[in-house]
Amino acid sequence: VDLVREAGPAGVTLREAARRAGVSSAAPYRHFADKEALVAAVAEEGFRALGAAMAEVVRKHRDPLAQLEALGVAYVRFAVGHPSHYRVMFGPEVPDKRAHPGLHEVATGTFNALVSVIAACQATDRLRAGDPTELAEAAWALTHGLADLVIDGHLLRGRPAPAPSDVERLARRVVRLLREGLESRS
Amino acid sequence: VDLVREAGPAGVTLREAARRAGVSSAAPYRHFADKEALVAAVAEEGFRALGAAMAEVVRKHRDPLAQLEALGVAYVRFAVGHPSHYRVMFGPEVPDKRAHPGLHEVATGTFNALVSVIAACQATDRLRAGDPTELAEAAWALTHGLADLVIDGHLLRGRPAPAPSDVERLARRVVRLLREGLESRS
DNA sequence: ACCTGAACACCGTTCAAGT
DNA sequence: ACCTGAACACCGTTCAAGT
Repeated sequence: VDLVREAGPAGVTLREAARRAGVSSAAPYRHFADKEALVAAVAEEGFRALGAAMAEVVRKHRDPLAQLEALGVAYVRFAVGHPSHYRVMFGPEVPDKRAHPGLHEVATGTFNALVSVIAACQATDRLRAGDPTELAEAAWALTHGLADLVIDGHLLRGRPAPAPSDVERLARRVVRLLREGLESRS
Repeated sequence: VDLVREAGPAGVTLREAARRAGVSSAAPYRHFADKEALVAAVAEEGFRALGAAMAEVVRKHRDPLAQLEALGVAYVRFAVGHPSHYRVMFGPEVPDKRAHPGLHEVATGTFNALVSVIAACQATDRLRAGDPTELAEAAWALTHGLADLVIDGHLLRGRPAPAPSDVERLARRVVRLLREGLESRS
């Protein structure tokens, strides 16, 4: 986890991890099947932190629609705040998360938390009816894309570190646009 | 370009490229400053192909709102159809596109094409007023996120190759949700 | 059970040297 | 101008051998 923060996704290396543990280059193979398994463990840790941030947001707001909007902003904030970690969570280093049960489970759980909030919005007639999973997919795609584009420097080009307030404003604006698309038509 | 298609982003290697060109491992350094420059050239080629696909879509539809929706679907279709290429276009291998003028220019041009279509929608009162660039950012984030999640196997988990018709349906549904958020309020 | 040391087949990159 | 050959400092991974 330190490695990915300090050296980026490309800097995560079995040999360097072993070095930091004060152990030989072959030792990691007693604990991880291969490099992908190591990276999967780092990604899992990232999803756990993201899940905690999201739970915190849900706890902080009572109105489900406010929760939904805050979730979107928090998601982007997390990604931009931990770009390397976020990259590892979604990058090609772990081509299929289902090969790593722990990772797959926590990633699925994160998504399900979003689905729940959306369902709560529907229950109070704040969002249109329909499969909440489908609405959640759209919401996830939007925030994920936003996060990725910011991390990549396509949005908010004041690279390398856009101000948190700018991120917040952008996220709030974009999330609101989608929310209006999801609202129950009056 | 062949390499990225056959071996994925991780398979793009200066030495292998040299091998395919029937040339020594050091020869590429006469043509590219380093590996990043090589990858940037591949990414640029990808943006050019994406731009061509988008121009084709615009040509095919007269109504700007129809163009916008078709652009979203075409974007996702391109990404899912050329996942490795797409990854290289947005991945961490090229950390800052501005370091590669050709790449930066064609990427910017692609985005501007989207802005134009959105402005056309606004001109005919089909979309809400406001900075078209800001609406384009939201639209881009949505389709980019959708593409990324599908490529990563988070959506349409019938991996590794989701049926084109499923991609189409998903993209159309999600794009429509955002479009309704962007519409001029009646 | 956990680790080491050495080895193998790869990288990206540099640099003198060739034509 | 373009390329080669050899070298350097790195990888991931394996495997016999040690405790």
